[in-house]
Amino acid sequence: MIKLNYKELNNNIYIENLSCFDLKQTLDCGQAFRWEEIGDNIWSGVAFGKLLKLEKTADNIIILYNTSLSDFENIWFDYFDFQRNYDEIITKISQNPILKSASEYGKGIRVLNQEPWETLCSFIISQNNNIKRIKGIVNRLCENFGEDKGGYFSFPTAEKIASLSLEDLAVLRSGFRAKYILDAAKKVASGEIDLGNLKNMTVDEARNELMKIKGVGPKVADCALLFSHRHIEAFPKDVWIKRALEVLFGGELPEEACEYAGIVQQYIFFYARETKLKID
DNA sequence: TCCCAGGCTCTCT
DNA sequence: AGAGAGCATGGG
Repeated sequence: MIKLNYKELNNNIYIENLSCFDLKQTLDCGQAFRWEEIGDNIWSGVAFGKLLKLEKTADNIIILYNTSLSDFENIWFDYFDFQRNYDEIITKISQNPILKSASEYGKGIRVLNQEPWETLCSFIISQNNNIKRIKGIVNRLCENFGEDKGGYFSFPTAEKIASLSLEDLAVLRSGFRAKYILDAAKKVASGEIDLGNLKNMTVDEARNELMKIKGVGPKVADCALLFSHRHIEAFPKDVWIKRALEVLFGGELPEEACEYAGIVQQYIFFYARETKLKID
């Protein structure tokens, strides 16, 4: 546990002396698709049906604008994983020299705790796709089927999507993924799959549960488990990670990293993409 | 033009 | 159980 130094003033939340939190690294590293940079170290996004603008100042103060104390403590504190001591994790994995440099590279990344349905749906869309186009599809999903909150849109519920047809989803231009989105929505809306219960299962149980959905394999399932169900031992293996594991470790993640596999995965993913790691 | 993108399903051995 | 084609769409 870590003690967070924060206060509310004029309906803004101010956080001081927070380490390991870079906005770009956290919000633009491919774990979430609804954040955009609207100014120098100022980001805007929607989560849990709420619009948030936040800034990191030059003297390391984090400001959450137009945010009540209760929204901060009930939503954003957990969303940004503020309770977790990343310094401690980095220290531990830094016994390994490669993990040391990878974590130095991406030490501003925090693994978000996002909404389960949004995360599952977003990573279904992510398969065999690129981040720019994923964001486009997610935006169209929200604009067409989310709730208009006055200037921005919430992520549509599984119930809403489940009530639609494949033809309705054509506006997304999501290609072959539309039928997977629909299948996921129906299984979640009907209660056949209880997303809220996944955090109480082991990773293997939870992964098997999610893989009952058409279009959800091990990678998409692990992303959902890592980015919205606090299973930080989940380790999504995409093309980048597979490449990086080969080049950096000869194929397998070092033993000392397994306890924090998901967080380490983010460091490696970030490191691999930033350095455009290539085989040979 | 061709290739690829935070994979998965289906089919064929 | 392992390999390989096909998949929708759009950017480089």
